[in-house]
Amino acid sequence: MGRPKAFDRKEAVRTAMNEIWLNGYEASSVKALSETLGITRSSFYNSFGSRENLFREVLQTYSEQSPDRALGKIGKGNEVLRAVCQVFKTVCEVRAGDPDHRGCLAVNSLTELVGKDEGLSCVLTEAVRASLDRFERLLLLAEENGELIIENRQATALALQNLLFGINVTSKVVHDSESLWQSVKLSLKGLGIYKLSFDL
Amino acid sequence: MGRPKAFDRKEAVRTAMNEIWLNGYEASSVKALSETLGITRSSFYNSFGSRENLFREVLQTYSEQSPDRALGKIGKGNEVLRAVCQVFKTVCEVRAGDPDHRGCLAVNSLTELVGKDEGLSCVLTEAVRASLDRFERLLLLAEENGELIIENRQATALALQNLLFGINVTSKVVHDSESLWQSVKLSLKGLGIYKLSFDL
DNA sequence: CCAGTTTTGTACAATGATGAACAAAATGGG
DNA sequence: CCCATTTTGTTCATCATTGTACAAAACTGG
Repeated sequence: MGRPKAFDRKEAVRTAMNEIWLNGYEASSVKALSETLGITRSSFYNSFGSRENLFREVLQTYSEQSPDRALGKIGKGNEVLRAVCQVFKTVCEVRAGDPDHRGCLAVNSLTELVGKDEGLSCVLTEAVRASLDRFERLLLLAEENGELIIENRQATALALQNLLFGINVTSKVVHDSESLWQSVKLSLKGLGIYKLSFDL
Repeated sequence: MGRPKAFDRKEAVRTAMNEIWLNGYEASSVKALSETLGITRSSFYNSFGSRENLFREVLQTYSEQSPDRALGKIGKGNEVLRAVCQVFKTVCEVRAGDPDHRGCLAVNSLTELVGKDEGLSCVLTEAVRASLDRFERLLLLAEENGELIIENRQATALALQNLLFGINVTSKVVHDSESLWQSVKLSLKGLGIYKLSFDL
């Protein structure tokens, strides 16, 4: 009942995601976003309530398609470490392969917004915590599998997070996938995560 | 001769740096910067020519006071690896100790501007290249000193750059200096840079 | 103390942005 | 076929921002 929307909401969120990914959050005004979406500001406010609200949806959508989402799908049955390394390699490839060198939307948003926007800082911080927890969980899983022994699991998880952030920044400037991966492989090797037998 | 400026240029650049560091480049309008500096936009344009121009000066000033500037001062006489590790530790401390959690101005600018602003992308990219070269030089120096043996110097330099970027992003969310340093120490150890004898 | 030089203050016109308010349009259930 | 509901289009007043242009002010060397 009522008049139906003249646009597809999910697609709109994806479009908005790309706009914000490319230009940044603050640079993406309601006016600009509305124009890109081909709707009026009126419809924008009606559909999304506010720009911040839309951005929360965008982050959700992003997390479902980011190259590190695969970390969440590694289960007990797998060779955990190999799978983790494969994800890191994929991140290198995806970031280097992006013709616009946009890096990671989450990292970009983190550096842009944390400390400036009250509400969004919160969401982004929580996302990082979740990622850290995920790394810790994976390390624990690998330990249980007898794949490695670790002295300080929390510190190792943080080191992996540093590495992931690092690639995502570096890839804005270093566009060669192989160089990126070689350096990441060294770091993973050093942490005991990458094994020569993986041959990635 | 002529009317003297009513403000100190160097101090103005430092003030602008802090404003941009806190709020980001695009969010720091000429109007806002002028107001912070306590001068009119007229004086702003007269003194700095353009916002972009000022930003270049800001980056210069920043590079002279950033915690990793110390990497440039490590010479032949030193224990290179120990000095490098000390710099990383200092970065952890400085970033975690910043009450505003601003992270690194260069990293923030990198994620904000690379790919968006033609001219500034260039400056920032060059700065990263310079940092990479510096890491490579330091590794070579350490090798010559017999402090370590490396299979792939370029990849190791890139790994160090990843790590440095990583800390600067992570520190926006993780504010505990000790946690940061523990994770960084692990990474440095893995790369063969940190030795237990350093006891940092 | 004057003339020349440089900085400052004010004004301008154009554009972008905001969020709300209200009218118009489009649909489906009754 | 009409009414209730929801989306969409238009308008509003206000404020930010830009770069330039020109006049006023301040200083200094001669």
